[in-house]
Amino acid sequence: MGKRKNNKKYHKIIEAATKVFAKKGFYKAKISEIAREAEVADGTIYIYFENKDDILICLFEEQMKAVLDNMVIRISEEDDPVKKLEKFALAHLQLVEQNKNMAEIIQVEVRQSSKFMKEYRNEPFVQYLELIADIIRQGQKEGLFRKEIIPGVAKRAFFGALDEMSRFWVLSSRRQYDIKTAAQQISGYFLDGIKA
Amino acid sequence: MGKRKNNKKYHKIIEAATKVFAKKGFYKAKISEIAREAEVADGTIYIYFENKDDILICLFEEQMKAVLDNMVIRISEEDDPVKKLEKFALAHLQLVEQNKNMAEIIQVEVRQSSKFMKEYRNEPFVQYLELIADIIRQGQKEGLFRKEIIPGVAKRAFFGALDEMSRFWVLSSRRQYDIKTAAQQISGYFLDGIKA
Amino acid sequence: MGKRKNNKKYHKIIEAATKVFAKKGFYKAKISEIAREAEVADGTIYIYFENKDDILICLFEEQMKAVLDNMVIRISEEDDPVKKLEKFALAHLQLVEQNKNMAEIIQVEVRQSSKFMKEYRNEPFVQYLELIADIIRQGQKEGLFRKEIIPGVAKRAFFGALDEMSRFWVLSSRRQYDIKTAAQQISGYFLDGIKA
Amino acid sequence: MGKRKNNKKYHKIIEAATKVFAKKGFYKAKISEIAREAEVADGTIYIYFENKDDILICLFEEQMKAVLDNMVIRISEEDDPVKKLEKFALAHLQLVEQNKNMAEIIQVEVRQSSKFMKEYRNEPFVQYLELIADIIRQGQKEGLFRKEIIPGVAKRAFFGALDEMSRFWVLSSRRQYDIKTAAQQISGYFLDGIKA
DNA sequence: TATGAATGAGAATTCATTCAT
DNA sequence: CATGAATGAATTCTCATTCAT
Repeated sequence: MGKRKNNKKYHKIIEAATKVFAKKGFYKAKISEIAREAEVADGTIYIYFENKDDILICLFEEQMKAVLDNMVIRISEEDDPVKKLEKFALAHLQLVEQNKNMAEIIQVEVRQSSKFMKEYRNEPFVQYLELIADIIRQGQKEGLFRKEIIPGVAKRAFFGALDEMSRFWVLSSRRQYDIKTAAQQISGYFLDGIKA
Repeated sequence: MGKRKNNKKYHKIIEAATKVFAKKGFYKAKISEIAREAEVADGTIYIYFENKDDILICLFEEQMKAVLDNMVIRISEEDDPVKKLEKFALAHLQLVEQNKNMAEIIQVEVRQSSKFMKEYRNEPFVQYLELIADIIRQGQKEGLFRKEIIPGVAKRAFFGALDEMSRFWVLSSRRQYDIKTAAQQISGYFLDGIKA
Repeated sequence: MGKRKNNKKYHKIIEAATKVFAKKGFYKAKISEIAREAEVADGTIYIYFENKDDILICLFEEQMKAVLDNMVIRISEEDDPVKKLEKFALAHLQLVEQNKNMAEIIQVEVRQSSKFMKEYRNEPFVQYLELIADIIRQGQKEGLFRKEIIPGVAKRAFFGALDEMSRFWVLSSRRQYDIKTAAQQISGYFLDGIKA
Repeated sequence: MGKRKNNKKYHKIIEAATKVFAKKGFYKAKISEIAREAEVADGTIYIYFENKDDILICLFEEQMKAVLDNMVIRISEEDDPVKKLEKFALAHLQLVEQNKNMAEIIQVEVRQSSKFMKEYRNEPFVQYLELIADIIRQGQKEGLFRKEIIPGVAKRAFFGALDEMSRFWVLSSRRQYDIKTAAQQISGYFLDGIKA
């Protein structure tokens, strides 16, 4: 199974599934449609994935890992926690913008999926959130953010704010506000709210 | 169809569906399980609802309206927009706490829903969000909040922050922070962030 | 599930399955063919049976119980263990003759099935064999059969002899010897062989 | 195709198939599992065998021929038909003991086989049975066995008795009686039963 | 109204077999 | 000869919905 991840077809299927899940939703998506989209036979999918659920799980792991790595690089370009959070907000919304399909799946299907795969911990997502908590802790250490801010609450508040914004974009398919404006607004009042 | 809404069985089914959708998710929920939970026959459900989708739609309308009315009353008890937002945060998290099933459905299924019922506007939810925007506009009028805050962005940021917090509660089933603490934190830095 | 066994459709399906399993064998038998034969929808089968395996199991239980009851009555008509065994042989071959489908399934599928349902004890079959052992024990008590005969071995030898004979009939579909002749031959030398 | 039978891989596959068919049954056995067991690629099997059915047929031919040859030698060591039958019983049960896998396949799959390969005559098995008939005929000629015994019935009765005994061993995996005891019992009362 | 047995279209999954390498 | 990835036909089983009672 290990070497399969380097396989060209594996990625073709992941890509196809991303497209189809985004368009139809996980349940309405048919294996045969993913197969057609990926230009493979139905049975080929079962060489690379255990079952339909497994496609969704792998798709997350794969894509969230990429998103995570990307974000780690982006925020490491800044030293100042304030700048880091501003960058995070902008980068997050840009990622959503650039990869609507994936964003839509995360928005809709990650939540749904937690229902049918209770056991799935969604580790990359947890790590993604933890990036925010780390920045906040750094800021508190440097005396930039108030000590009484609970990073575990604040990380969710910040992510939730960005996420709700992008959900709006993803689902409404029209963008009323410019990305930079939205990012500045959100990180803006979040920062004002936690600054010392 | 009109008089059906006053029927006892109608509400029994709504209640049963709320429980079952929350536990299994919309797709995994079986009509027969809802029927069993509601103590009616499978066929009876089709007297009160058009189909499975319709149950979910009615459930939203019904329950969100109640949530909405409740919230309108709660925030009308305050005059100060700042107080109103603090109240909103607390009330929202308390509602989630008191009605985990409904909260879980909103968390998961409202998002899903836009997929399988493209036409459904989810009006009550939109109105719920608009409550926040109204408070912000009032605050701006009164000179309490900064003029450059975009209510359409801020309402989502605020709701998203609360929502992400409650998703954590709903899905993790353990509460690490006290409700009041979480509400204060979230409304706290949001308010600091938008204050003039 | 209990009341289902009294249902008309339940028996229609059992009957249809008996016919189809006998004709095609368990694995080659299609649920849809059983459904067609029983004049019900495919789905209806799953109201009365858990799955394909369950049909086979129920079919055994149902039919073997009938065979068992029938045989108990037949041999209770005789007192003499010798006569009982003669009757058993004749009755067994007659039953096979009268119910070729069922006999074929027992011949072929009971064995096969023990593979995919290792856990299945096939209780009625065990009881059927035990009828023979009981007669032998009775004969030994009465001094008619030799003491050194092991009932656990002899019951299998006797049943095996009859069974191999009927397998031949069932599978070859032509009967070279008259039933009574065959029964007499088999019980004949078996009896001579165990007599004191 | 002729030279293939001398090939090392051909026999490796036969052996592997014997093991897998015995464990899983013909239908549940997967070509890929046989291939893995034989340490060859799936496709290699199709160089040596036409298809899955062909593996089973060849396996019979191959193994039954060995069993048959073995048995012919064993019983030719005796002149007396009585001794021959005693030897047959003992040798049969010993063969079963020594080659449980093959015995299990004969038990289960030979019966099955007539279903999925109607055309297949199972010649070696027929010959194996005929060995018994030949001994009986010889005994009748020598005046040792009663004239009215029908060899065609008796051969089945004798084989059936042994077979049912070994089925018990094969499937129950525990041996309650010593082989010699069982063989003596069965040939014992069979012989007493047919003796003049 | 209420019932719940029956329906049957629809989907996921399996696996013998092929064939390009 | 040998390989094993790819195929896709075939089959079981599910479940929303209907309708005779």
